[in-house]
Amino acid sequence: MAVTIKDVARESGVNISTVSRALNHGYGVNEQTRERVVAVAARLDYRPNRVARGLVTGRTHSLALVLSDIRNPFFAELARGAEDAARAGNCDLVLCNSDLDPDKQMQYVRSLLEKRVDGILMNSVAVLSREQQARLAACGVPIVLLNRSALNRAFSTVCADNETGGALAAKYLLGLGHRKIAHLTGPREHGNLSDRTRGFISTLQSAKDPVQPIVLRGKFNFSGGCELTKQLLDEHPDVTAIFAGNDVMAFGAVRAALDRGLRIPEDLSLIGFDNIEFASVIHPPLTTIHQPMYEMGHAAIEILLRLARDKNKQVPEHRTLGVELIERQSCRQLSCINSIAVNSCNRPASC
Amino acid sequence: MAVTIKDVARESGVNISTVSRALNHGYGVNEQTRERVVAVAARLDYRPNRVARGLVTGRTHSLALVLSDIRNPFFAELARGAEDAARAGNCDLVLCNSDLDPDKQMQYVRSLLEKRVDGILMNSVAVLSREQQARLAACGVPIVLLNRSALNRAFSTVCADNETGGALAAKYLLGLGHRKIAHLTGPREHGNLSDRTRGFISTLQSAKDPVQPIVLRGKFNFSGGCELTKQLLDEHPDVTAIFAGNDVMAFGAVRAALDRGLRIPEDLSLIGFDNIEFASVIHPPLTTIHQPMYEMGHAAIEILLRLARDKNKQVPEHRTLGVELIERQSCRQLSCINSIAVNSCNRPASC
DNA sequence: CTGAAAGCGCTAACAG
DNA sequence: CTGTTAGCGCTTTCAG
Repeated sequence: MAVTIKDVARESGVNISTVSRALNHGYGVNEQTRERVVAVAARLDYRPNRVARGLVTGRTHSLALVLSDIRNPFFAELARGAEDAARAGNCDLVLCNSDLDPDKQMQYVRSLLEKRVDGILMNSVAVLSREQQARLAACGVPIVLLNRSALNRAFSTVCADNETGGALAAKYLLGLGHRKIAHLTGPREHGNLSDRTRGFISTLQSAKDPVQPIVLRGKFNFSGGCELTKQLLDEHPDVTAIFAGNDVMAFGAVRAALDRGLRIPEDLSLIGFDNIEFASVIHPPLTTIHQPMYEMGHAAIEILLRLARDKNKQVPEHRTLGVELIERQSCRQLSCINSIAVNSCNRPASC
Repeated sequence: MAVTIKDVARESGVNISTVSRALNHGYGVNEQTRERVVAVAARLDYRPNRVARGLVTGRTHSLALVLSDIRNPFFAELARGAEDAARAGNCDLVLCNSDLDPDKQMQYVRSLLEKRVDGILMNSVAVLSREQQARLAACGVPIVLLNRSALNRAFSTVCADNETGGALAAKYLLGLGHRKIAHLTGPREHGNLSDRTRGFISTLQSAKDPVQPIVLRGKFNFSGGCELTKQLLDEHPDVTAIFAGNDVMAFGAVRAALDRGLRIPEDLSLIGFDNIEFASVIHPPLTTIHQPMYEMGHAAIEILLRLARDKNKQVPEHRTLGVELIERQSCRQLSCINSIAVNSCNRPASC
């Protein structure tokens, strides 16, 4: 059996409450006895039982992270930021993979509530019904969502400035002289993606010489990017640039372009979104919009910690983090005039 | 305040122990009362407090996963397997990023023990001192290690058959006719990597026409792969094939080769290890040894669950999972004779 | 089949 | 400054 506070008390000749005080904060206890208790605790290798402590204090010092799939590098980065912040706040992090399945998601939440976690960071509740969202909001535990939820401002939120990100991509492609532009993205319901789409389209349309992009929607993963690109190249062989809703779709686009014998950026310019690690590793290195994923996870947990601390003032907090264009080598200047000067690709542009 | 078992008892006119029985297993309680209790619990939206339960049962239904960094796709895959297995066993998973820092690692373990997790899955204790390992082994909580620990058979272990993997790589390169072969890997202390190295070298040496590979050691990440490859190309410009200790190093090798104006596989064949997702995405798609990461995480948690169940028979279990060569397009046949037949690369070999 | 009671290990008033 | 006491919410004997 593990050594308990009683053992330490007996061994150091004091009452258990004195041990508790000595080990927890130290005030209201004689310096001599405190030292003695600490020494005995160390000698016995005493490990306070946090479960028992949690039962009386009502705080478990556990936070939860519910996301779709940790294998998505985006979420891995986010998880790391979250875990670091949790650790800094002396909490640990329970990982839950929901696969965006609403039932699985609610099941996780139920289980987490029973475990009495101090707060939950959720990837997305966009897929939840109105009623499920209401239940979440009323569950009594602070929740931070990872994208702006138009439906329910009861939750705190953290998100990247997706709309500005879309706008940055549009400005960049316009600046390079592109006019036949396509955008590959996911379903309309996906809040983050549609914000990007909105910023992208509105910027293209409000240019001095307005451009109407071709928008294709499908699965927002590798194979989706691949398929949509093939479809695009079939229907619109004259496009010169693609804005993919995320980097993984962009990777799919690279693959599709290769399969069709097209070179990037010589024959087709490509810009992604997210700036996941492998964006810089693939060939050609992908120009993309950097989303501060680590910082988002970190910020979300910080909000959660604050919310968990002051159980009373539960005013939701909303934070939007800035994005940034990372210029690599997957886009080229369209007009031949100064292509060599601008195009930073090793290989000369083929025009 | 949350609704407790007392509320349910009062509301259904029975004693709390009856509620407990009715909700937990149901035997030893009248069917009528059971139904009534269940109905009341549902109506009140009663959520049993698992913390209180854990205090009396001694089991928290929490497991922990200590790894170096979740952002490494290898560990993300592993974590997913672990989480799925934990969920299937009705446990949840606490995520800890140790960065392979021994102190951080021990700090995590200490914290997890205080939280009374039912078991710990650890990435590696290779970096721990003898004394730290001994303390771990005696901590009273089941621990499964993710690679074979030569030092201490007190732990259960799960690992891939790294040695066979190295041998597969060697056979493959020999079969393609390579003779000037290099191997890039990490420090000798890294158990997994050195097993791969051993299998690789011994197979090369025991060929009918023995080959002595050039072995370079350095950081086992992207930049390490990059730097080692540059060094290699400087010192041995005549190498025709590289076996990288892991895929991320192989990616670094790709980058270095490109920087030197070499094409893969035309000028240099490359084989990796791990088969992380992006191995199939980069250009050229990387031939590599598949390590069943998801299954390893899954298997490790299954062992942990079993160990947590029978607190008495704590006999450690060791499982080695098979690896497999995934042939893609980063290696080519050396002799010109049948290069087109064997080399599956889109582009014809340049000889 | 059900209730009463003890207690898991700890914290936090409240006395002294 | 220290000890006594009353729980936190639940499970689990032990009686009835």
